[in-house]
Amino acid sequence: MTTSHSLHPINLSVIKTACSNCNLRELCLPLGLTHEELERLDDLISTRRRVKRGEHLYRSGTAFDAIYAIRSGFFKTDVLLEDGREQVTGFQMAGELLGLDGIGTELHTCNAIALEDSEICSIPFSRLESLSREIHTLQHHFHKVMSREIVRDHGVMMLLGTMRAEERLAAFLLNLSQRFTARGFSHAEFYLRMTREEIGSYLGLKLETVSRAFSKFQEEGFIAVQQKHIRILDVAGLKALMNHHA
Amino acid sequence: MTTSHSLHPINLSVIKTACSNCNLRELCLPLGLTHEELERLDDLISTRRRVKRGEHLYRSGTAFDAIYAIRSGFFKTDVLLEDGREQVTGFQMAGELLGLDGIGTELHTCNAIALEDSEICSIPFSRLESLSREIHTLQHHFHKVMSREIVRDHGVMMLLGTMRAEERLAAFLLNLSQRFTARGFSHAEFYLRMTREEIGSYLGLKLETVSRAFSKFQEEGFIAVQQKHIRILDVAGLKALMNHHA
DNA sequence: GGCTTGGGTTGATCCATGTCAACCGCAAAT
DNA sequence: ATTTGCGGTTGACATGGATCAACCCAAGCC
Repeated sequence: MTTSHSLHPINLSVIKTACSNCNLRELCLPLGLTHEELERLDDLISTRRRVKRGEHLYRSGTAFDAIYAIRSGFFKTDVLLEDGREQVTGFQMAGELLGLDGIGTELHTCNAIALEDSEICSIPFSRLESLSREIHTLQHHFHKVMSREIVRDHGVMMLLGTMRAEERLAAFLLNLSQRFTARGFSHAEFYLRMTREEIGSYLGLKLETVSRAFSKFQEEGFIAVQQKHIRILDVAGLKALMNHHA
Repeated sequence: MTTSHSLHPINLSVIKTACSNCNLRELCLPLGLTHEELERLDDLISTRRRVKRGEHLYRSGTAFDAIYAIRSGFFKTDVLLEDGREQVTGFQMAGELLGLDGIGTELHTCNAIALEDSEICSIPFSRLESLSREIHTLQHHFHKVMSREIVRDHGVMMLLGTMRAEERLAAFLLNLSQRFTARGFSHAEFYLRMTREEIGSYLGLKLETVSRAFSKFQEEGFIAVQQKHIRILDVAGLKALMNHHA
């Protein structure tokens, strides 16, 4: 089932997978390519695939041979330790890439699971490498995407290493808000696709702590929260909360 | 090869900066290149630079235009938040690359500081991109390095998000030990280049907690520690400590 | 309708780690 | 040789978040 916030109204007529007519172009790989280059990229990204809510896009330990661009929907990635501990390493939305972690070992190193019915474009990695040997801007853009992923991870490390529970949650909400905004949605109102437990796992907190922090934010008038429905009432307040560290 | 020798009065013998005769080859970028390809890489990596203990190799916010390979020595990278909080995001040793975080924004996003007198090779990034458009294996290897950096960061996120203090320190020691081993040093005995505070910052702990964990490990016979000198006595013990989570 | 189930909230209590403080010891500076 | 200072260790105490437990609510199913 699709929520009212689904990025694309489902297009029944055209199912040709083409970057050239994808409205996520600006957020995804094809950024900055010429028309002709775009067409070559289209050839590469031939497969589009649906992943239903709860299904794996890929599993840790399986062979890596493609990266994936999210066309619509919402994913989480997680890592499992031998002793059963699990951590969510990220939440990904339309226009973002999945699978970069598999390049190094040629095996996926995490699980990617759809949090709502989603659609992805499959990008065979060796062909992406070939093409980016020919198209300089594609190559450069791909490097930037990988680098930004590293920077994002450093941000999470910072969050996990130095912030307290409420700061972490505030940072999380502001980040989501900003990413929704970049996709043309309201920055102030959205539905969370993940459970409290998944948020907690990502933020290094227990679900009860996440729940309490949500309640606290509501009491203090920063947000209105009802289950998965969030309205941000005071962005400045949330930001302030992050900076004025005890 | 245009290395200025005036800056290196100590080295009387000619030390040509060349990947082709660098004994770190197997750990660094040139992995898997043919002899001829290696020579082309040599041309690219023309500058070698010394960075004294305590000096910055680069600073957050400054322009990015090269990545750096550590030839010898030891570095830390850290990120500063506006409110003064700081976190060490990594420790790097010989053969490892620094600066990948700068590609995305064309600005460095962290500080890289030498923890001992070090020597680095400067690799102009745009030239690396050019060359990797021509040398497939170089391109692929570079992508692997970036990907592994992402995976490494996920490991740290896991550590920060799910492990308790002693588990974190055990993981840290085992990781160091393994990296020293890969460089031909003893896996069991080494000097820490960083302070307790830096370790703590990296592991999301206070220096006192790090110190106590070291003492505890010593009491239990897992290690012998005297200031910065570490001897690992029971690798299995440390590993067990990480898995048998409460 | 009532039952079941998974997610969410809230309260009471516990404990790992942070905080504050004293002290030690080595090495550089004088 | 003495002083100074930084890094490290250790102890006493405080606290944020985990844990355990009860309960609520909405959705799906009989």
